[in-house]
This record gives sequence, C-alpha cells and structure tokens, in this order.
Amino acid sequence: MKIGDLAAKTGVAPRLLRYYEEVGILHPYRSGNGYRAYGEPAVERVLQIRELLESGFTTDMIREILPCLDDPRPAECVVKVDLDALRRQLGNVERRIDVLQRNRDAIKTYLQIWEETSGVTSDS
Amino acid sequence: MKIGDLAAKTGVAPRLLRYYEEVGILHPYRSGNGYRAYGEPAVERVLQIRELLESGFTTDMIREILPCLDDPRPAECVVKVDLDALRRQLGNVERRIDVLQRNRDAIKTYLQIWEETSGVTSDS
DNA sequence: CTTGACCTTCACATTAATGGCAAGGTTTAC
DNA sequence: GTAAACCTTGCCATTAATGTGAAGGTCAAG
Repeated sequence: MKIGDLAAKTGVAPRLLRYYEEVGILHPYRSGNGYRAYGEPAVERVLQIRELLESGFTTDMIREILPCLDDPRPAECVVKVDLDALRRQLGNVERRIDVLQRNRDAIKTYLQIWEETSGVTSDS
Repeated sequence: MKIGDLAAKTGVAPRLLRYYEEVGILHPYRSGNGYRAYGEPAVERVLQIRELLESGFTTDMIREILPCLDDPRPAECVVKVDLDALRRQLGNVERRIDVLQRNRDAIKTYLQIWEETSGVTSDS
C-alpha cells in the first residue's frame, strides 16, 4: 500500500505519515522505486497514533508506548523495549485518566445543575 | 497576591500566568499600581489549567470547560456560559478517557507478559 | 511518448504553548 | 535616596505538530 492509500484509509495527510516516520513511530518498507510501502496493520497503527496525539501525548512518548507493536517488527526488537520507560508511561496514562475523570464528573455535575434550573433536557 | 507569589505557589512561570490571562482563561484583578492581583482561588484554578493542558486540551477548549468557575466572577457570567460547548467538551473528555483506558490496559497487559517471561517483579 | 497523477526529498511557514530579554515603573530595604 | 527585587508591556526565539510548495522521479493511460 502506497502513502496515498494509507492517507485515504486513515484520513491522515501524507505529509504527516512521513513525519511520523521521521520521528520513528511508523516504519514503512520501501519498494524498488523508493516509494514507501505500508502493510495492512499500518492503518490500525496510524489510528492509534492519532488517538494518542489527540490525547496530548508527544511523539516521544508514543515511541515508548508503541514498542514492539510495530507492524512488521518480528522478535528482534524484543531486546530493545525499554520496560522502565513503558512503566513511566503507564503511570502517565493513569494520572491522565484520573484528571479526565475528575473533570468529566465536574462538567457533568455542572451541566446537571444547569439543566435542572433552566428546565432544558439534555437531548437537543 | 502578586504574580510572583502565584507562580511560587503553583510552580507556573509568571510568563505563563500572563499568557493564560491573554488567552482568557485567568482573570486577575489589577491593583492601583497596575500589578496583577490574584485571589486565593487562583491557585486551584491554575493547577486545574495545568492539568488540562497536560492532558492535551488547548486553551480554547479550557476556556469552554472552565466557564463560570472563574475565581472572582459572581452570578453575572451565568448568562454567558455556552452549554452546548460544554456538552461538546464533555464528549471530548469522555472519548479521551476511553482512549486512555484502552491504552492503559494494553500497556498493562504488555508489561505483565514481559515481567512474567523475564521473571522480573514490578517493584523496582 | 507524452500527460497527469502519484511519489520522492528539501525547505520554509504557521500555530500553540512556552522561554527569554529589554526598557521602564514600583516597592522594599538598607 | 539608592540598590535590589519585583512588576509592567512588548517583542523575538523555540519546540512540536502541521501546512504547503518547489523540483524532480515513476507510472499508468491515452
């Protein structure tokens, strides 16, 4: 699959797919002509990357979070996984979940109060 | 409380506190000499802002999320709260929680597998 | 074999959040 | 009253993620 196809399937601009490769979180093959060649799992992976970026993670953190989950990386990479970094990121993720849950509850409460006093139901 | 005091209490640089005012998510008073004057609740608010920024929210989103929770804003602002925006942001927060929970679980599982195979316990 | 659509790399622009500095006013302490 | 420490505004720099365009190679269709 060429970069344009992957862009179409994921909704992520080719420019960004090249960027993700540059920062080391996407690892396409190359076909003879020099074109990047992506496997089917790249679709899932790109979506994963987008989710994490939109959740405020940097590409550096993502590089630690997506260690051996590389599409075409077989067992060799297993050696290079930084377990401590991964544990750190796990802590990060958990802290963020706490923050978001607190804020979710706060917003919900706030909305409920408002919807009661103004007599507006939540379905628009 | 002057900007330096707030910076000391929150660990957030004065430069940023001014920035947060500029983008409309912090609203200090002004004392006669032109100095910004913050109330005690500003401490909590700044920490809240930091949490949300670190969770990947933009100042634009935060402006919608922290509506009437303004430190010194009494009931007048009640009129200006954008409930629809708030509901959108609630959806945002909930989506992010889902993403993070999925990733937390994935990382946890991954770590468990690794800690089993390598015989390493999780306490360092 | 030429045209158009794709790909390559390279480079510069932009936006948001942040850091830093400079020139000048204020307050505190000696 | 003078110096140090703080405040003000204004501007310019940086970083990460992203947009965009140029100059050129590849490929499929006519």
